Amino acid sequence: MEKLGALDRETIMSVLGEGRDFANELKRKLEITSDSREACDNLMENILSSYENAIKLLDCMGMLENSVPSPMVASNVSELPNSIEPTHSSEVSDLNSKDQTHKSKKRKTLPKWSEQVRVRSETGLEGHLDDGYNWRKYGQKDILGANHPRAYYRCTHRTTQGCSATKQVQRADNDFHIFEVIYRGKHSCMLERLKYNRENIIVQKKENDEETPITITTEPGLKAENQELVTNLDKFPSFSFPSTPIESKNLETQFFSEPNNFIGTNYSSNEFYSPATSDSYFSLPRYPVNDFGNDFAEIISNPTPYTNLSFGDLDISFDQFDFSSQLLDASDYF
DNA sequence: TACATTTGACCCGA
DNA sequence: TCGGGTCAAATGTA
Repeated sequence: MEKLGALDRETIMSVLGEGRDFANELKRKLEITSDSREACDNLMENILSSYENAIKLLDCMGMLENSVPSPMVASNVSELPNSIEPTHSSEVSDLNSKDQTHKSKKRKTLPKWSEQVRVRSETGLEGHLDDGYNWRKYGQKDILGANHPRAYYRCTHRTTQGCSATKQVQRADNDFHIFEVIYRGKHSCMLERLKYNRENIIVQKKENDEETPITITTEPGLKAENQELVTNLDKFPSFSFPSTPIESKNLETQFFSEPNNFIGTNYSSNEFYSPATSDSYFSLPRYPVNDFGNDFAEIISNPTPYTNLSFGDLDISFDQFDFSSQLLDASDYF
């Protein structure tokens, strides 16, 4: 598996920096207008955030290359969904706080970080974005002042491996294409993740040996077209479909059990999938960082979920890099 | 039969 | 006291 050379990295960072500058300029120009000001601001922040994180990722990759390469193929980054549009990361609170084993209904004070996930309904399936974990729904609540209920999920391996990770999924009030996903706690169910990573290594190595370029073009700030993704699915091993795909089911019934909460959109027939389970098509994995320095912590807390970038002929697959061993403290899992 | 989801009740923290 | 997070029995599904 090849890593990017220093020259390539500089080129990429140069291009990204240029894009960031353009976005900044656009932001300045947009300050003149008043229509949908807030939406424009949010969009611009997202664009800038994406560029910043991409640059930091590349920068950190440079540091990784000079440090300890890991045999584990990147799952953390590669699993970052590219068919979703996280609008921004809202918070990271106390990532260093200790996990608690919840033996009662006592409210947890686990590390918490959230995502806002935008989905698109008009183009249908946008690719499998399994975050590598299996989630099991354990509750749903109507939230005061919210139009949509909040669904609660915990790691399937909670009983078998004591994994304390949970997440909450709630549809945004003002835009039903946006879901807020709040993650809590770190996964301790590492065995499955290692297995997942090994499978990626094997498949990717095979692909590389055949000199087949692993390329997927998901432009920052833009949405990958469905057809494009389907095409790339054939050659991009990190994308996979669940063995038992959810078909012809109303998204609402998969997501929230209260059908009236959906606003006039037909989500039947494979349009997209629940972000909540292991069959997620737009769930966002976020991995707490303990010992990797501020840069990476910032990246993780302020995610750029684009697995791959494309600049004309320059296609980069982040899947070629290994972050998992750097992001995750092995002692947390064994 | 095993596992996942639903849902009302319970419990805790603000 | 109330809202939110979790439990656990009932129910659904493969």
